[in-house]
This record gives sequence, C-alpha cells and structure tokens, in this order.
Amino acid sequence: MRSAAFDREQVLRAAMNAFMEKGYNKTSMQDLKRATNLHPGSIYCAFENKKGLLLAALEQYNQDRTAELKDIFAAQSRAKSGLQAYLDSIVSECISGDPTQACLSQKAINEIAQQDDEAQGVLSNQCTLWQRFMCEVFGQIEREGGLIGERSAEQRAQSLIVGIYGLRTYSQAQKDPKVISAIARQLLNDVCK
Amino acid sequence: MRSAAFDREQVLRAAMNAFMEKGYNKTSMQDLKRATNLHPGSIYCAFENKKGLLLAALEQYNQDRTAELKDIFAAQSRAKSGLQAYLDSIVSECISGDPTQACLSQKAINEIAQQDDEAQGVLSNQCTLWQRFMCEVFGQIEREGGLIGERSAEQRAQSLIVGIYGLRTYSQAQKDPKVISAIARQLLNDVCK
DNA sequence: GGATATCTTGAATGAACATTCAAAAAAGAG
DNA sequence: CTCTTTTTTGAATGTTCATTCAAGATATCC
Repeated sequence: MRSAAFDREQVLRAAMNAFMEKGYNKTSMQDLKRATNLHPGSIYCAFENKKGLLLAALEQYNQDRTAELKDIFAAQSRAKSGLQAYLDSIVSECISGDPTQACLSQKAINEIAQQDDEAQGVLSNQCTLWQRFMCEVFGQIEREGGLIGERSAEQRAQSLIVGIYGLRTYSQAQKDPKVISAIARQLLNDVCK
Repeated sequence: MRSAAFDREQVLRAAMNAFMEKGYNKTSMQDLKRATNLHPGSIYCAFENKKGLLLAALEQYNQDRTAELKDIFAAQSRAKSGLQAYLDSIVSECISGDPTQACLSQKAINEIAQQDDEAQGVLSNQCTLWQRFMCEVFGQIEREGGLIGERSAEQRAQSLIVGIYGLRTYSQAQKDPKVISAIARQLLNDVCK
C-alpha cells in the first residue's frame, strides 16, 4: 500500500476556488491541474474524473462552511444576534464581489443540479442540513422571546434560506452595497415576524 | 441588398430554449445549429458569435417575458390579485421542473454576469426594468388599500424580486410542490406587510 | 531487502469545440 | 436582365477539451 503524497483538503480547497472562479463547465482540467498542482493522472486516480472532483470539493466546502456557520453562532450570546451576524457575513461576501467568496453549493445548484442526478442528490441533502440547522436556530430564538408571529421554525428557516439564495443572486445584478444590506435587514425582520 | 431568410424571433426562441436546457457554457454551437436549423456561417453572419447570440436571445427573452408579465396583471381587476396570479405562475414553473420554463435571465446572472461585463450590463438593466414595473404594481396595490406596513414600493419590489430569485434556486434543491407554494404564499404576505 | 501495491508522471489520444472561409445562391436596385 | 450586395452553405481550421496509459517512483508489508 501507499498513501497519496498530496494533502487532500488543500487540494479540494484549491479545486473549490477554481470552480467558484469560472463555474464547473468553464473550469478545464488544465485549470484544475494548475490550481491543485496535481498531474492529470493523480486527479483521476484520486477522484475518478472531473465530476468526482467537484463532488469531493462540494463535500469539503459544505464541511468548511458548516464549521464557519457554527462558529458565528457560537460567538454570540443570543441566537438572534448570531443570525444577525450570519446575515452580515453574507452581505459582506455579496458586497466583496470576490468570486471565491460566493457560495459553491448555490453555484452548483444553478449550474448542474438540473443536469446531474448525483450532484442534485448531494446538493439537495446539503440544503436540507442547512435548513435543519436554521430550524434549531429559530427554536432557540423563540425560547429567547425574539420571535413575534406564529410561524413554525421550519417555515422561518425555509424563508431565510430562500432569502439568502435570492440575495446572492440579486447582488450579482445590483451591486449597490447599501441596497444589499437594506434587503438583508428586511429579511431578518420578515423572518422573525 | 438581401434580407435574411430565417425568422429572427423564431431563431432566438430556439436559441433561448437551447441555452435554458444546458446553460450557456454547456450549449455547443452544434446544439445551437441543431436548435435553430441555421448553418454556422449564418449564425456568425447574423449574431457575430456565440455570445452575441446569447445577448440577442436574452433581449428577446426579456421582451417576451415582459409582455407575459403585463398580460398577467392586465387580466386581473386589482393589482394585488395580479401579483398573486404572477406568483402562482412562477410557482407552477418551478414545480414543472421543465428547464425551458426556468428564467433565462436568472440563469445568465448566475452563470456569466460575473465573467462578462457586457452580459452583466444587459442583465443588470433587465433586472432594473423588472423592478421598476413591480414598483408601479406596489404603488397601485397601495392605492387599492392592499398594503399594511410603511415600507416604500421600491423596498417591496426589491424584496419581491429577491424572493423570486430565491424561490427559483430553492426549488431546484427542494422539489416538494407544497413547500414551494407555501413559500410563495408567505412571500406575498411579507411583501405586502 | 525483496515483493507488492499504489501513486506519480507527463506525453499521447481522439473527440468536441468555436470559428473561418471561399464558393454558391439569391435578393433587390437600376 | 445585370450588377451589386448580402446571405447561405458546409467543409476545413486549429485549438482546447477530458481522459488514458505505460513507465517510473515510492511507500508499506513480510
């Protein structure tokens, strides 16, 4: 037996960035070779093919973002402040205009979920997990007395996720930072009402 | 002089469908040749290149959708019913799962706005026009007494558009029709509050 | 210290790609 | 009808694509 010489996480993060810069279809194996410093044979040996590399990168991405998400909420004493901080972080990603700060999952949902059942399954699952986490957040906010209306935590989580997807798309067409943060503020408001 | 033998609108609608099925990058000139029944030379003669064909298709798409949008509102006696009917039509597009019922503008925003300034300009402009129309709608709803809160028509239009973008993305990850229509109902509610 | 198994290397492969072009066709002007 | 201008045709172009593979390198096991 012999173990791979490269650092898998490091390679996957490099691939993530490449995919985020150009999207899946526009990113060539040449780009991925350059980004990862791996020879074609090594990539195929480790990930089977280009799609396999995307799926592995998607998994790593979700793992990284989930950790980040939990950190943001852990850093706040109240769940509602956590939600606010989370939305702020998304706003600053949107405003930055940096492609590598976009959401790889969302990009993949838009570019390939419709075309590939395996990717669709992975992405659908990631979305569900994200929603489940947000459900818990709203449960916590409710216990803290931070909610006004009668909606279930699940409905709120759904609306929040829809709003975040929409915000990320909208910010690519309308780049005014004030508008983006105003929309995010309104979203926070709507979702707690 | 000699005029082109093909029907420009018909060709652009065929190209639209091709782009919606596979996305811009995955759609090859072969696909476009097949879809439009035009030879490569004719496409290049009329639209300069693949990107030119996309931009022309995008313009046609926006024209078609704008007409459709106005029809939906014209068919209702009150603006609020128009908005409801509009959201219903979007929900049924999302539920259908038919790629050719997706929004080409939104697909293009996600796939190429970041990479191409010309496309970004066109798409940003289309988004602004859409928002302006929705502003008028909310003005009308307000005059009809259908609004509750204090937000401006512009803010409401922004939130609506963000919600629609989000709904379209979300529906590619979560396909339950009941969930999709519930979210749309909530969106209508939030945006009139 | 072999033997074995696996990874690495990087050139080679053939397919698919966007685009070009020269020749043919045809529409409109006079 | 003829000339001019434009479109149409479809094969050809050269590039880039994802993938393969055989040879070489190296870790691990016994």
